[in-house]
Amino acid sequence: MVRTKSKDTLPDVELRLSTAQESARRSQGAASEVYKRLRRAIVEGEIRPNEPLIEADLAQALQVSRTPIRESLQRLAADQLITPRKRGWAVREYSLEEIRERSEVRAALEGYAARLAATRATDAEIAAIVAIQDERDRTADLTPAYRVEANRRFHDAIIAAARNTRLADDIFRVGQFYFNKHIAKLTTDEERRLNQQDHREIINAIQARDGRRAEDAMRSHIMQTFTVFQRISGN
Amino acid sequence: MVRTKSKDTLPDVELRLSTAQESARRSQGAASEVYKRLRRAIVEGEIRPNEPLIEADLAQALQVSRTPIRESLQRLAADQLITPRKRGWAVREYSLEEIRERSEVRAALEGYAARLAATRATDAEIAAIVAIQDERDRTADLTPAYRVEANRRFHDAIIAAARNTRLADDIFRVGQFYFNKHIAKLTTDEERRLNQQDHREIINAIQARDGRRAEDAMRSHIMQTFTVFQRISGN
DNA sequence: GCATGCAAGTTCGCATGCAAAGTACGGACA
DNA sequence: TGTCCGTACTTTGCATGCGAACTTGCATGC
Repeated sequence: MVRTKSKDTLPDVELRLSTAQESARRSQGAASEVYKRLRRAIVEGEIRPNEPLIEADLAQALQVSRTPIRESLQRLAADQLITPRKRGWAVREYSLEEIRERSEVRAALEGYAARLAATRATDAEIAAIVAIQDERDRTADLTPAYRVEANRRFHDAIIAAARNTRLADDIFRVGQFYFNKHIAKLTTDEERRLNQQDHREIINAIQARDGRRAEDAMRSHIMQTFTVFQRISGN
Repeated sequence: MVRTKSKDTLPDVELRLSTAQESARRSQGAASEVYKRLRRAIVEGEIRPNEPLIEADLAQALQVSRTPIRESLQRLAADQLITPRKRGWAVREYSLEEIRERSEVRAALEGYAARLAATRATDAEIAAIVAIQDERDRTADLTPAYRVEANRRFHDAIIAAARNTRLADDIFRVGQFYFNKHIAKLTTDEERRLNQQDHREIINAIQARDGRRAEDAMRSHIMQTFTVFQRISGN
């Protein structure tokens, strides 16, 4: 009997992968495609937390055998996106406490990246960062999706300027769960204003080549983002 | 034809795994055992960098089929211990540049851990950290293995006091390649003296509950360790 | 002597079979 | 009615088969 849940309509949208993850895998083949799809489905919330992942069902839905499914589940577990059950795997649920921990890790890593960027960025890279933020401020179309994208580009530009691919990969790993469009929809005007102000402070510090100030600004920006989470989940 | 390299004599010593990694996997079964053995063989240098890993050979050597071997290779790739070739996998080689990048990541993470420890550690935890270092200073038997162990315990105690399991896991991930007994053998007396001095400075800052100073001290300690690497590989 | 192309051998990616471990359900008994 | 237990079913872990992709090495021509 064929089981059809929502799984057989998984979207096949392209996923951004960190460079190391991309290069650490054969980037083509059935297993890789399965991995991208499952990852997308989990990150987007299509597969609910604690929902068990049945190998045979996924194989059926994605029209491959269980072997590439199993390989993908291994990768997802390494990404901490799924967690082992006595039997099989389930989508991982993140407690507020865990999000706090991850926020601290991100503050440590991305703060350090901002510090490095302040000393290592070329003038062109700084100009690019400023341009991204300027465009964000100029844009009228502030849909959640656009805000997520603009935010991501801002952070990515700083991380790139830090010139440390391992650091960039680890930031991607820990940060991949945050600020998606679902969250973006729930922010208040005041929070957005604070957010933009934070970005400007980071930019100012980098322009001044002040590593310590850039690091502090990035850290408090990230921990500020956590308080938004806290508000949203705490209501 | 059966190929017998050194692989069929892989040691089956217990491996310390980070909590998340341990819990992220079924901890029993053939695949898990294979993973531990291969990991050990790579970290210990039994399998040389760039040496290709042939699924069938490993299966033969470890007396399992290719399936658990393939699963283990996936995990090792996630750990960044092996890297994909056009065909198959090979043990990863670390350039000095990559070690520098990893050192920076470790400085960011473990520095932050030291900062958190300075504010969060209980008096008992601080006493434990001090006790570890006192014992190290008192011990006459300074074999490389002992020094590695004492160093690890010192760092672990601080990380534990930071009370952030995710941070601890990420530090383990990035730091697992450093300061093993091969490296410990190559350090100079002066480097060891500096090392112990660094540890004392970190302790002092934590005792003073000075997060910023603890963070700075830990960072410079870790980057100092990198310069030792540089010296060793640069000769 | 060197390059080029072809063929044989190697190794992998994926599919599938099977046994064992786990799970749920229904019936019997308190 | 509630609990305990056995049985049938589900789902996994591991083994293995097969076709395809890549590599290697030799032969042939320039």
